[in-house]
Amino acid sequence: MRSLRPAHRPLFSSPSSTLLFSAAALPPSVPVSREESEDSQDTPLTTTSFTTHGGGGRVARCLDFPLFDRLLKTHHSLRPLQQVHALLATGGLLRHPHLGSQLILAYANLGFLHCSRVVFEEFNGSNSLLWNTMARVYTKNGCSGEAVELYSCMRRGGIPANNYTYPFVLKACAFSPMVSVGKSVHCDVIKTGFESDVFVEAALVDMYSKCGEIPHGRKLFDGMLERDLVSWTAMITAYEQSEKPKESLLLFHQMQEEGFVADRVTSITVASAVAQLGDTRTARSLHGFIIRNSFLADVAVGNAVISMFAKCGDVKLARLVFDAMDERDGISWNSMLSGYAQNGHASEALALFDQMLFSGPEPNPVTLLVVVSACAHLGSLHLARQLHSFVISSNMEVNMMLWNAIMDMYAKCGDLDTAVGLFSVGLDGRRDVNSWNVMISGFGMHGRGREALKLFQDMQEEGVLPNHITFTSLLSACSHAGLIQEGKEAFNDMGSKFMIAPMAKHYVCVVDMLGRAGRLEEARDLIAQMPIGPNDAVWGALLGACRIHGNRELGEFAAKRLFHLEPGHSGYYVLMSNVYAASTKWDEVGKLRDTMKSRGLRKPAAFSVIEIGREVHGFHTADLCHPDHAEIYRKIESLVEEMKVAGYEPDVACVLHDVEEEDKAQILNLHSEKLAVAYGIMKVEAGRPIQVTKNLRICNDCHCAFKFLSQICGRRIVVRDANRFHHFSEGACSCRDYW
DNA sequence: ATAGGGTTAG
Repeated sequence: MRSLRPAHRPLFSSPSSTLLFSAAALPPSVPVSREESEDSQDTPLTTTSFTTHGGGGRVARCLDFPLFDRLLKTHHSLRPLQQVHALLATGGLLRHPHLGSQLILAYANLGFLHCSRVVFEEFNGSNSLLWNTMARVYTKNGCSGEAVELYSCMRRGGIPANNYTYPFVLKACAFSPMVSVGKSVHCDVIKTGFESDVFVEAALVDMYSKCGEIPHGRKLFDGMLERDLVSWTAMITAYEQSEKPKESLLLFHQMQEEGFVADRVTSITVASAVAQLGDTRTARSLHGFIIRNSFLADVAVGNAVISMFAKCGDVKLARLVFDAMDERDGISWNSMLSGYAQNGHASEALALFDQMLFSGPEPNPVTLLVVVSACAHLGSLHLARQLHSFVISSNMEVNMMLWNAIMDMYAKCGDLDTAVGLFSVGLDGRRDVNSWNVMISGFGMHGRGREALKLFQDMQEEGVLPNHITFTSLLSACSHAGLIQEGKEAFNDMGSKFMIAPMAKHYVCVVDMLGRAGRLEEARDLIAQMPIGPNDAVWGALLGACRIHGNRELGEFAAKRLFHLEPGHSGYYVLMSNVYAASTKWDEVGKLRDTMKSRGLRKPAAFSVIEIGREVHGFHTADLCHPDHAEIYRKIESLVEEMKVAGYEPDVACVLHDVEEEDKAQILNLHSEKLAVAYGIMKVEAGRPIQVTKNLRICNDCHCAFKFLSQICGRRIVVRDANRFHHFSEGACSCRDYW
């Protein structure tokens, strides 16, 4: 416990000449005589010393209360403030609680809490104002422990706590959080009779909620005789923060029924609740309310609305709000950027980031985190390197999260070596679980399952405890590499050794792993044994396996459940129609196509991207938009002829339409990934690898063709598809045709 | 002379 007696060492080593007479910031009218201050040269500047020395009185006649009040209310830097402090002390005016409190606040505003504390101790009175101010300062600066300690000193010293004291202390308990302290403060509140003060009650409700005891807070809230907007908002926020958006909105409506009108703060909280709910209609109606009350002029409200729309999937509206803002801060930009990223609009995010660099605020680590993950999604290695060097040159403080995101970005943009390099260096030599997770999943998506397993072992040897994400990455790595036995062991260890209950996503990986390996019955049985009910992704994994192995019956079994669980997900219809097409059930293919049409669903268009230098070239199937398309098509034809000589045969089974065989071969040649790779062969410097990113799964025929091409052209071809990377080299693929 | 509720991120 820190002593509350006056500090033995004064704040200033020599209170006389140096400080008082270099007082450039003091108004010229302030008369201070040299003799006055030299009187006190050898005496520490404490309240006691100046009450015994008569000299202070003469100064006090000149330096009166209103002057200091004004002086303290103007913004100072530390030096002038110290001079004001010295003058106050010499004048004995520090004993005036109001001025003491102002001085404490002034120091705190400059971030010099220890100076605030010195003032407080110099004062050393029993006036609650000073104690309250000190507690307020601690709380505001996140020093909850000190605030609570001060409060307990207050109690022991018999200083009466009042209706102002409790909110400060309770806020400190809420911040840290300290329930047991909070509860004892609650007892004091009752003992001292402040339990029906609206301010104190709101603080109590907030404290309990932030300590995770929402029912307790709710009980208090329900028992309140008088509630105001703040207490309602505290309770609404409690539900919002604990991810119970429905309860939050219910309370919001009840509040409105009782005649309260939400203000800006309430709107922000409610917007966040709506964002969690993800319902566009509710979002629009709240937006209307906010507009009617002209709250959008407030940047924070605008920011909350942007992220609300973004989380409801309505990026266009989010952008509209963003564009309409008079004033934007860093959060506005970050919210919009992450809105794009969350909704898969990676290139929009990157374009907006460009604009931010040009005309917006300085990007911070959160900005980069969002942009880096957008780049990872996009798969542009060129951009990845630009972003990385931006981070390095900007001197921003790189945290572990951003560091991990950068490694992930490199892995997803095809440069696993750089990711490994970063990982082995670590961020100031440090790594966390997620660093390991990123690398395990990185190796996994590049088909290097053994190395993923090795990392998993290393991680345990270093004493890093794996989490559920680790196992998702590891199981998916096993699945991609066909390491069935190892995958099954990992899945078993997860529950028994690491006490992590398998979640749906883990089952998805294992079903995928078994299914890919052709063990369809085993996969089906695993689903049947799931303690948690199977979700759509689990059935989707099974259906995907049925597509690979042409199992129509089991496919229908899975599809039936999928169409029921996720009737609006086009991918599942496409998968099932692939199964039908493979067994030439063209009438069934047609029926599924009609179902999709009637539900307004469309198969996402295939799209492949290749970067050449700073240029990005995108291709759709049979694309005629590219300026060089004629040349590209001629190139493909000549390449196909060369490949045929080497033994390539078009895999017409990949064409999922019922057309003539000759046409099928034509269609195959126009696949987006072939266009992109052919263009790469034309334009990328000889010997350099060709890297293509496709939004869907690579097709079988293209996969086969690229193996031949890598041989014929003597260069590496890297394709990132929707699932993983394929590295083609010398006639073989890194996936060893297991994908 | 002093107070309670707030937005972005894996």
